[in-house]
Amino acid sequence: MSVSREDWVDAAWKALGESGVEGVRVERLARSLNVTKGSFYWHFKNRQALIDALLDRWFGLREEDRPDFVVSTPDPAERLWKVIERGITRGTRGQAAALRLWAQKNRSVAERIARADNYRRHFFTEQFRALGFDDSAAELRADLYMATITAEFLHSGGHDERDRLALARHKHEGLVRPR
Amino acid sequence: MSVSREDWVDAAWKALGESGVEGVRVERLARSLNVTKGSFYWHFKNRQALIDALLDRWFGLREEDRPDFVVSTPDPAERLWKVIERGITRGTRGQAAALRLWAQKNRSVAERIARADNYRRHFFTEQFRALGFDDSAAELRADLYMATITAEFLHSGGHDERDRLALARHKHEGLVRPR
DNA sequence: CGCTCACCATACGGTAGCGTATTGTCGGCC
DNA sequence: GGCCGACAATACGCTACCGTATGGTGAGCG
Repeated sequence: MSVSREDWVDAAWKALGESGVEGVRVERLARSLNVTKGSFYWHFKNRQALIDALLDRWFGLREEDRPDFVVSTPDPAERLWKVIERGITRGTRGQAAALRLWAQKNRSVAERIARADNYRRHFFTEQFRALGFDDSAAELRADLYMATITAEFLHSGGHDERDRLALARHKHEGLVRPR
Repeated sequence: MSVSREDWVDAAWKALGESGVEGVRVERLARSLNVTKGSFYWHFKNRQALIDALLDRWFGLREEDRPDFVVSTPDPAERLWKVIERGITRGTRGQAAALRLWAQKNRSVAERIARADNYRRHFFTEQFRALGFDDSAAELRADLYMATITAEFLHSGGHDERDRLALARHKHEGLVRPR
């Protein structure tokens, strides 16, 4: 019945996706974990430390940051697809929305997101260039791909995962195919 | 020094964009309005009534719902652009993120968003068809336009309004131009 | 002048949450 | 067996917040 630090972060992650940062409350989490907050303050200095752990988890999720990504996935189009696919199957829509909202208040969160987004846009541009598009076309398509991914990660409901993958695949094909 | 019901909704709207639904607290708003909550409970039954008013405000903002929109803006491409432009200049990014997050917990909010999104997608498809694209191409472009708009409305920072308009215009041109 | 009504302040009881301090439990180890 | 270290429970003071109840104020009007 012992609760680990990771268990706390997991629970907080879930709460983040449901109610945002304002919704991660240590006593609520304690109840959901069937312990008291005595446990929490053993594992964490305070609530802020948990919040920080959530940020770290979020930014550790990016496919394109992994050093072996380009090697293990040699086809540029496939690399693009993998980023979008992982975003869909991972089920982090609530967390994505929470992050965007959070960034509204918190300068440093906004900057981290902006940096990561810029990097991603740059990465996408590279892939489209590798697919044979010239600079200008590659940038436009990278922008559209960015938009697709951002919107997809935030889509609020209606379809199940299979449908969403099919729809995303459709857009992917539309953008990857040369004109 | 009298505070109207609209003043309360305005303040709540701002709070929504900064901290989400969980962040609209009547006593906080009261302090920011330099009154006490005595005023609030005069204008509203309870906190939920304020929350409901926020939802109504959000869904009242859509360009394409206005009955005279098609008449007053005869060019389909211009109609598309107006939707995106209004979204940028209106400065509702925080609220958009808050809504998406909110939908994560609240079924009826999710459904309202889904309905509005579906309608918008349909509207976009119509415009692209009017621009001469066949059904399949119109749908793909409408999807990409949707993604652009969703992502743009949620973009977390970095650029100022002028830059964002220019970037959006660029994507707009890329999607509206026939291949 | 006094009444009404719109609007706001004040005070209250109740819940939820943060963080701290203190004590309890239980497995492993000498 | 006795101790220690990891982890958890309990209790406490403090703040923020919800909703209610009740009293105050000032403008307009007869």
